[in-house]
This record gives sequence, structure tokens and C-alpha cells, in this order.
Amino acid sequence: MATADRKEREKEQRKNVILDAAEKLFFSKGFDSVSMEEIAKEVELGKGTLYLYFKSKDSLFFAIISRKWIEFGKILTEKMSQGKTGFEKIQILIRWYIEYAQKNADYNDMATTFGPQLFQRIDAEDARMMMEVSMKYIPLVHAAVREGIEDGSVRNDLDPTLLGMYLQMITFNVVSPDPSMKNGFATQGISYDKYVEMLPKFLCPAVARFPEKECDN
Amino acid sequence: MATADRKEREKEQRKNVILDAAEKLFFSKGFDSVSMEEIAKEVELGKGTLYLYFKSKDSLFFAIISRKWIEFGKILTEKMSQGKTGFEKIQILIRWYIEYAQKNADYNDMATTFGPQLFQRIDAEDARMMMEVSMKYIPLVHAAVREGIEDGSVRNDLDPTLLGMYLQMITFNVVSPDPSMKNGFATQGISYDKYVEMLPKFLCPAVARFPEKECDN
DNA sequence: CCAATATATGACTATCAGTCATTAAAAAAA
DNA sequence: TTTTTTTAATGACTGATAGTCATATATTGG
Repeated sequence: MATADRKEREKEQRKNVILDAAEKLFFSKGFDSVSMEEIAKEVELGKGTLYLYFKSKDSLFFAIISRKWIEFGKILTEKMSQGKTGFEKIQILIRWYIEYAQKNADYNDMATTFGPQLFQRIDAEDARMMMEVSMKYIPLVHAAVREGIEDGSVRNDLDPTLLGMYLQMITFNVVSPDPSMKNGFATQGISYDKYVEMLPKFLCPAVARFPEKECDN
Repeated sequence: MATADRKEREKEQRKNVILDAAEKLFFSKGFDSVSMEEIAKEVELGKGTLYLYFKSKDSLFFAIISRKWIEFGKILTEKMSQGKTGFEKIQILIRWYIEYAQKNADYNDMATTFGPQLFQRIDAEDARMMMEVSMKYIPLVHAAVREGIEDGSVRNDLDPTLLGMYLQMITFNVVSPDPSMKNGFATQGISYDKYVEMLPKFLCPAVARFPEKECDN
């Protein structure tokens, strides 16, 4: 029956319209200062209707994150394939993630500010969904590390998965510092830009197999 | 007039009693699942009375964090003074911070889960208070880095303040991963304990002036 | 055209942070 | 000691808002 298909498509489209509106509002005012009523107004629907498409306000948040992660994973896959050695791939990952995060600063602010609390109370269904999404790009990092160990460009005295996790965590937190860290920049006389810019230099010796060779710059 | 002094002392004491109760509840149920009413019940006061001692629920949170940071800073000062070189002091900092955080896991969970959101909306008064507190230990880290650069144990190609900030951020985030990271451990087959335990090894080459000498272990 | 099904709605409930008029207790003055 | 003034404590109330649900509307298939 073709009707069911069409309805399915329409439902997806409307979900996206709702997500666009919610995203816009969350970015400008923060997750907790936007009410479901407000989002409903923006898309010209009743509040109750939103709950036909998303089971909770938290779910709306995760759907927004998920869209971004998917987009991110796609570009990352393409970019990293351009690196020759594992080490080069990791460098690309770091540099490009910085660029991407700066282009999506509003998204990043929202994610670091509200993510921890929302992930802490995430329900099983959303957790499964988010894990599935993250599975699209996390293995990329680990594969690059493994490749680098094999080709001799990356240090081999650490479990590759572990090294991948450190890199992921550090890059993420440098690019999107949580608000308490951000407050510290002014006080300590370091600009956020410099903090981000110098990251590759800081990390290099902790990643390279032969820092004296790979990290001259 | 002695009365005023006594009253002042009594007020401080009661503040602490309230903080103890709030802390206990926040640790066990999370900041947002504890109501002011509940805290008031616990200390056998009316809800309104709490507001004579703390201006908001958020302020209660910051007062709890602040108590911990002060305690932390005191012990840190003492521990770090035992290191010979700057590099040793940094090692002590990292190792001891890990130990401390593990001993205060419930505090750390609360801080990483709710901190970002609360710091984002912190008011000027609490911000000043928190900054003042953090000024007690942040300079310790930077001083150790500077000392290490001078005595040749720490790399000298990065701004010391910047290096201090990276170290602080990384150690903090490894020890207290935010909930979305924590979810990843199981999936990726790395235990949290290993993640924490291997940190010094991972970081060493990014800190030492001569990794081949300082990082053999 | 008419049942049956799917979609939309906003009034309603429950929860909770923060306020404030009122009461109670303590301190100061008489 | 008694009265006045100051300080502390209280909980009913307000406003905000996530999520529900009975009702209404629209769409579909027969």
C-alpha cells in the first residue's frame, strides 16, 4: 500500500521540521530555557502534537545530537581517508574536528552544557540509538591508531582503543570546554583560540612513535 | 558586642548543617531530583528558612563544590611540595588527583553531571566566589610547570600556563568522565579503572622534556 | 457516502523554585 | 521585670512548565 509509505515519509519530514525549530531555539536560549509550548508555537502545532513525534523533551535533544553526529561521521570518514599513515590520519582527525566544532559553536555549546545531565538520565531506547550512531565514527579513530601502530608512526606501548579514547576525549573537551573551564580563560590570560590552536602541538609527543621526527613543527 | 559574634558563628554552623544534608541528598539522588522542600525536611526547617542561608538552590550547589575545592587545595599544596623537580610535582599532582577523585566518586559524579549547566547560568556573586576558591590551587599547577621548565624536566616549547591548563583539563576529565563517555566504556571494552590507571603513562611524553629519560616505566 | 482509523489539540495535573505576609523568638531598652 | 525593637522562621501562595488525556478533526478504505 503506497499510502503507508507516503505517511512514513511525511512523518519523517515533520520530525525534521520540529527538530529544526527546536535546534534553533535551544541554540539561542539553551535547552532548559525553551519550553515545549514555545517549540510548538514555532512550528504552529499544539504542544500535545509534539509528543506524537518525540516522546519527551530529552528525546528531542538526543535527536538533534544524533543528526549532528551522523553528519560529522560522514565527513570524518571522507577526510581521514586522505591521510597516508595512521599518524597523519589522527592529525587530520584532530585538525578537522577543531574546524568543524568552530563552525558549529552553537551546537557544541549546547551539547557540552546540557549533555552531561541529559546523558545521565537517558532512557534505554535513546541510549541504544545514540550508541548506534556513535558506532559510525568511533571505530574510525581506533582503526587509525591501529594502523599507525602497524606502520610505525604511532606509539605502540598503549592499548590502541585506550589511546583512541584519550584522543577523542581530549579533542572534544578542548574544542568544547565546559562552562567552568571557559570562565577560567580570562582569569588565566589564555585565549580560547590559542588553547585550541596549540592542541596538536601539545598532543603530538603523546601520540607519535618518534616525536623527534613527527613533531618538529 | 559579643552577641553578634556568637550569632555569626551560629549562622556558619547552621549553613554547614544545611550543606551536609544537601550534599548527602544530591550525591544519592542527583541535584535535579532533590527538592528544596526535601532538604528542608532533612534539617527540620521550613523551606523558606533555607533561603535565609542560601539565596538559591544553585548557590547550595556552588557552596558544596567550594568546600571540596578548598579541602582539595589544602592537601594538594602539601603533597606537591614533596616533589623534587617540576616534573615530579606534576606527576604527584596527577597521581594524587586520581586517588582523591576515586575516594570522592559521589562528589565527582555530581560535579561532572550538573556542573556544566549550573556554571553556565551562575550569577556574578557565586562566580566571584568560585573564582576566588579556584585561585588557591590553579597557580600551584602553573608554578610546577614553570619550575619544571626551569629545571629542565618539563618541555619548554609551550606556554606554561597553557600546558597547565591542558593537564588540569585532561586529568579532571579522565578522572570524572562525563556520562556520555562513561556509557562508552562498556561498548569499547575498556574498563574505567584502566582508563584512569594508564593516564600518567599516556601523558608523560607530552609533558617531559626528555621522554626517553622520564617516561621509561 | 460512511465507518474506522489516525492525527491534532489544549485544558488539566503534578511538581517545584522562589516569595512574602504573618508569627515566634531573641535582644535591647526602659 | 516588662515593653519595644530587631531578627529568625514559616508554609501557603505564585508562576512556570513537562507530560497526559478526553475530545475533536481529518484522512482513508470500503
